[in-house]
Amino acid sequence: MTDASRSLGETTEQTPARSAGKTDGTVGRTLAVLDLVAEFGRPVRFAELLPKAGLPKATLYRFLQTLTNQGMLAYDDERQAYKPGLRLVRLAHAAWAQSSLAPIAAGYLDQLSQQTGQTLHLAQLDQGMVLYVDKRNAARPVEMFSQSGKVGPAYCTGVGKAMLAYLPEDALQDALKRQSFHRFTDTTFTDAESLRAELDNIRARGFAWDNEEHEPGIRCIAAPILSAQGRVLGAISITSGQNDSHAQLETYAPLLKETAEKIAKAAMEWRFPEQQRATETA
Amino acid sequence: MTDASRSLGETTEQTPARSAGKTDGTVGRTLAVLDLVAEFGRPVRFAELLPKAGLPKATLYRFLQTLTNQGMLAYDDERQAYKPGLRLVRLAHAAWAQSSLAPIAAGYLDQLSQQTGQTLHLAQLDQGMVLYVDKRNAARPVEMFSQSGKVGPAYCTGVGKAMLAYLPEDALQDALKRQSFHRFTDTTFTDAESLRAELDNIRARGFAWDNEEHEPGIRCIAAPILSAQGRVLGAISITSGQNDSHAQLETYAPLLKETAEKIAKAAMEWRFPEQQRATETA
DNA sequence: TATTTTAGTTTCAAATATTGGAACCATGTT
DNA sequence: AACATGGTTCCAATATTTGAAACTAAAATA
Repeated sequence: MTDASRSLGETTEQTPARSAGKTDGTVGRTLAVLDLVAEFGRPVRFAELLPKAGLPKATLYRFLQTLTNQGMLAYDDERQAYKPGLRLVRLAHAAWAQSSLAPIAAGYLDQLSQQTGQTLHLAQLDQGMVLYVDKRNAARPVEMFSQSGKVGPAYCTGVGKAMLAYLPEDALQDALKRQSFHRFTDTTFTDAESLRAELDNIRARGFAWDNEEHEPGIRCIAAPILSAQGRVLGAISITSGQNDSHAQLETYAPLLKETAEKIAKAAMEWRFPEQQRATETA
Repeated sequence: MTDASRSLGETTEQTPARSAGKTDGTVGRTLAVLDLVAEFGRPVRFAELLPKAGLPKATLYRFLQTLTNQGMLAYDDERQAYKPGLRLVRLAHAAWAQSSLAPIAAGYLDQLSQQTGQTLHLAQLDQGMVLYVDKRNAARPVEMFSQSGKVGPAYCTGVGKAMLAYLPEDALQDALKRQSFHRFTDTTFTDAESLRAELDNIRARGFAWDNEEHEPGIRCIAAPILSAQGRVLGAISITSGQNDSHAQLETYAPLLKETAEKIAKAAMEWRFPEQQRATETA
């Protein structure tokens, strides 16, 4: 455990540096298959995985077998296909509760939700991608997991750019390398150079815009959540309904930044939690 | 892939039969460590894990290393402790969306929530435990992940007993073996014998009661979600506020059963989903 | 400050699990 | 009936895992 990186309250969240190249033996190779299955977003058949996995038939077969035995995958008999298993849901509960900003930020998001009535997102950086860890909807009660856990591109979302803007140079380089720079709309930044210029603007302004760069008609403002030492912990955003103007969104900027700072402060104070919830049920 | 078991639309969700005894080699042993860390519910230090893991020092050390490299765990520098990593949240998103009943049941839960105004739970069976996959709160907007992904005992919860009651004998035996039968309250069933009698009653009645068996003051009624072939897919429950009487809850029974049947029907029809969501963001 | 303990990390040869080409089986197709 | 295609099993070669023990770092004690 040499070098460090991102995450909640100065946490060493993995070393993405070595994730390229290093396979971590059998375990790493098996988990890569798990990712592969998850990426499909639907049950996948053996034959579909085989070319993408880059593994010999017998090896892929054994890995899928193992993962299924372990409940990390589930096998759908009817479709004869593999899909991510429920064990992951159980494990993720613990991850979300302990390694994400969501539990800390929840109260502040509620507050901001009431104040603005707009759609809110809380995100963190994971492997150069934006990982949404919580959300408040404009209208009705929150859709759950369907949002939390979702990933998106960093280079063309408000929260993504807000976080990239405050990354130290080495981490930024690593993150930039992982961006696909696919052109979603005609305002999308499509190369590292122009994105870097944008990041300068973001730092100057203290918050980021998403100017329909990912989806037409979708704009938002986003602010980074920074630790006392300036480390990037995450970001929050306010997304406009179709009708809200750019100017309208801009009026939220102070409130947004203020909320981000409150969350940052709360995250820093989150020392020695001690509390151990009982298994409440029904 | 010989024998089959539980889950959504006749899915083979893992083979718990062999999970005892079988280790699935390095991968299985490593994932066991992941579970161990997750179970703690807080960041854990190496030394705390060592006795519980039952592995040689060097081996445990390497496993933790690998898991951290892989983002399945995160290492907290300050506390010098391991906790579940964000990669799990990403993976679980896929699992929840594809392998749980939640997306299918969501609409029906919303409806039931409106009709009753009560707290609702949607659960599935995983490794003999109750895994909550969705929830509707009585009052305010849903707390997210904090509920979904949570696990609880099967033998003393409404949803748990509702599911156990409809398990085929072999699966039931396996599940019973996994119950701790800890006495939470004085109505808790504390052995397999009396629980089996209770399960008979549940089958006769078509739904289950939780009569403060897990937590004092908490009662609920629960109905199983059964496939056309009678396989247990999951269960839903309505939990009473403190003030609601037993009789009051009972009036919901028909509605509850009806909803469970609707969900079952929807789950069975859920063939060839095709739909592939874009990476909506903000 | 010196000494001991505890906690965590690295080494290395032996033991073992992993590997993957190839054979095989089952199902569906022409 | 012959032939694909998709999936499963075998097995010897080999790379990986294994864990006792040595080691280092940091903390507790003297």
